Amino acid sequence: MTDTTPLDPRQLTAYLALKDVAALLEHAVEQQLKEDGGLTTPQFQILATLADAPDGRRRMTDLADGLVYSRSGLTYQAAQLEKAKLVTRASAEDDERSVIVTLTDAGRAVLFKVMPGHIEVVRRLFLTPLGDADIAAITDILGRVRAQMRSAPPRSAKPRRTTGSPPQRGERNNGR
Amino acid sequence: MTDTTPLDPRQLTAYLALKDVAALLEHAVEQQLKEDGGLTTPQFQILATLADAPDGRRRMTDLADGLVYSRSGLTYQAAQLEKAKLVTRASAEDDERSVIVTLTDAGRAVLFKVMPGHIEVVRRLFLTPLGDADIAAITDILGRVRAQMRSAPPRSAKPRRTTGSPPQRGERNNGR
DNA sequence: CCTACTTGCTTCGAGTTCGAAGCATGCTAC
DNA sequence: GTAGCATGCTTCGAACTCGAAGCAAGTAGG
Repeated sequence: MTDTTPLDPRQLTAYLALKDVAALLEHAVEQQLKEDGGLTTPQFQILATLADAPDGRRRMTDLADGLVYSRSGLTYQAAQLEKAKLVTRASAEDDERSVIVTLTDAGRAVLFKVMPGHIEVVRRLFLTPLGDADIAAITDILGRVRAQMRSAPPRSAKPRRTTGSPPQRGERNNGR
Repeated sequence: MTDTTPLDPRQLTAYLALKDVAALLEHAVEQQLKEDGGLTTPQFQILATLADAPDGRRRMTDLADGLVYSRSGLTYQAAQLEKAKLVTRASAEDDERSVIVTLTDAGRAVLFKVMPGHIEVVRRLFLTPLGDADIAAITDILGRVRAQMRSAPPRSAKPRRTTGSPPQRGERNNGR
């Protein structure tokens, strides 16, 4: 039986601080992206991921692996980006099922237009009060947490409802 | 990342680690709340905020101040919660405009049902790999960041829109 | 008490999200 | 080969989100 006694106040405080900072930062970034480039956060993430790739191209699946989002959401946003000419979609030659998304020049341009503001926000809100030691500490600690999350079992089999046992999907996502 | 302007790699890494951890944690919590109590994150936040209040009652406005959400979203979720009998709504006696939301016994029960799992998730994913010193470091560092965010100017004067200048709302806060 | 403004909440429409179901294509083993 | 399963993406419906507009109830000033 896992421990379910209440969290001690210090742990709780740390947890709340994390949530708080993440929420505020996310909100600010979202705002900035919309103002500077008419992008939503997911769209920005897609474009940025593409820009990282060798030729600005990636399969939908590979894109999905780097994002924290549902598959269908990705399809939707890819369609939006295509409509806006920031991206093209074409099926792969070696595998008809795969769709290759490619960053267009316009897409790259939007990204360039948006990046400075993005960096400015991150710096202003997040980095300003931090020294090198803080940065190192954050990276170390959160790095460990991240590793933990990726390895932790997905909150195990629930006895609960469903009569038969549906094959339990893998519980998804994320990588990066 | 295709950076056009710097953010040295270490800073970037720290930033990405934060986003990553926050996203993964949020996702896991969301999952847990749904499984254990059929709640969404916003609903849980509302119930938890109410549970904190003296008599389990709060005005809509006061609730809103503690959450990171739009006003209309709050109305929507309050309606959902009322439909599920976890909460009641009634207009205040002293001010007909105000709506007082009150936690019902059923609401409190759901909250109790859900809390252990919530705590278990936070502990398993977030706290496990952290020692006291780490907790203290996180709290200190993120606390400073949070203070910075709350004091930083809201990304400058985005000059006018149409007529008059809309008086800049307070910009988030959050609390609990 | 009228007019005009403010405050508190809800309604509305548009856009976005998710998970389940659908549909091809590709693969493997008999 | 070819049946049966796996893989990759899209479509679908329902739910949730936001900001703008709407509507009462309260507050001032004359």
